[in-house]
Amino acid sequence: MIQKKISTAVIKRLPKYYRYLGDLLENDVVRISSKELSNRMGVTASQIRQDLNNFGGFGQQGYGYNVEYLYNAIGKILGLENKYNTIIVGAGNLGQALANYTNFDKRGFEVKGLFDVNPRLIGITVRGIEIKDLDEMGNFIKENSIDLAILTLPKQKAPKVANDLVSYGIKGIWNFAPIDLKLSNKNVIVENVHLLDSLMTLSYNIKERI
Amino acid sequence: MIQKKISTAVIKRLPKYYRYLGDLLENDVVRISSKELSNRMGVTASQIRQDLNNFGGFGQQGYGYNVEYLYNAIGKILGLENKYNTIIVGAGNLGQALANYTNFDKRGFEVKGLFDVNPRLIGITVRGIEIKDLDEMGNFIKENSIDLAILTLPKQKAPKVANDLVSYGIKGIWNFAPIDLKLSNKNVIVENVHLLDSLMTLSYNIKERI
DNA sequence: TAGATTGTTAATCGATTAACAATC
DNA sequence: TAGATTGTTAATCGATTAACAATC
Repeated sequence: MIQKKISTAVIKRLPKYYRYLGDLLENDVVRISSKELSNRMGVTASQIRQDLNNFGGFGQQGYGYNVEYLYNAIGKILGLENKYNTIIVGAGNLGQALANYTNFDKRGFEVKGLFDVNPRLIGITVRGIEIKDLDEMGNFIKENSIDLAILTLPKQKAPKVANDLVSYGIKGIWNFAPIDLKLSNKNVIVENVHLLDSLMTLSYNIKERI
Repeated sequence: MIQKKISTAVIKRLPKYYRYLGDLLENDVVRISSKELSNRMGVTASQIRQDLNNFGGFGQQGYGYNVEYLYNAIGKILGLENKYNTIIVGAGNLGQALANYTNFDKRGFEVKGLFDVNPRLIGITVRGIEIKDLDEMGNFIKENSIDLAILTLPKQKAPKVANDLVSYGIKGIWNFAPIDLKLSNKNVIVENVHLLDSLMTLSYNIKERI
């Protein structure tokens, strides 16, 4: 199948559609037009139709979109029908918080392991998962066919661990360390969550009002 | 002062410049050209110069940019010389993790209070701050001139609490609840961190490889 | 001075919006 | 059938990149 290249702008909007459609579904809304959805989401109807038509025609003239059908279709596009075996590397506050976040499980991201170097943390159990020594990570990844790693480490440690993860055959890294990881293998996908960047954007916008 | 409207694309890149310049500063790099910075950051030199010139001429022909000067200038643009009195609403795992995150303090975001409705959490101390009942939030905000609220609540509770925060005179909300807040007051700035959206983007990009 | 590199204008590229024929 | 709304092409808008004169 020849897949037309989808721009990242479009891809980044997909989870938002998915979220709104999920809410509609919870409220038993059966169908919705791009116009009505555009009102709720605060975007143009034109953009919604353009975005969706990158992936196929999900609607029907004169009717609109079936909410459940579109919700499932976008879920599939986002790869949410897959199960992702996940580990969390760095079991500090943030790592533990993410381990406890049940919303990830619901979408198929199952936390199988937690790793840290801190002897005080090793052996502690978070949500039924024992924190293990980082030394054991390589074997664990191979034995449990881990796909995904969540990196919640200090930035000094992140690059080395990231490259280790690559060599152990991980497919993707969800990175919370405040650094842009440069990986040796371009096939490994990195998604960065720069929390401080987001906070600074907020700071920029309110700075005149303080 | 008539301020030319700065696009959000530019604003969102500022923290990244700030981050890279901070790293250079740590490594005692005194000056840098847009070309060299573009290599490190993986963006075009042209974009760097365009972005910076939205705020003034920080460089010098034939020399480049003084790292420390530019770092401080961007910090100022981002409003990081301000102190922001901050509360965290929702003292679950994520709320507590953020309360413990010292990087925020370093940038002037000082956590003054923690609030929750869960009686099991109320009274517990996190990093020297006692978790208080949500009922006390209104008075606390006024008495401690709180500027900013971090929202780490379930999505069902977020809209009401957000509107309460607005009525108590908060200036900005850093929202971690998976919902787009619609506020009654347009002067209150909301910055959303949709963690699940970010994870789904990652999922999209690795889905073919699983 | 000569070389380097900025600030800034102009050109290009891509993303968003508008419009409308097709069709349910 | 008539009205509604899609899918899609065309027009517009804005952001990025290229180019280069100015100047350190």
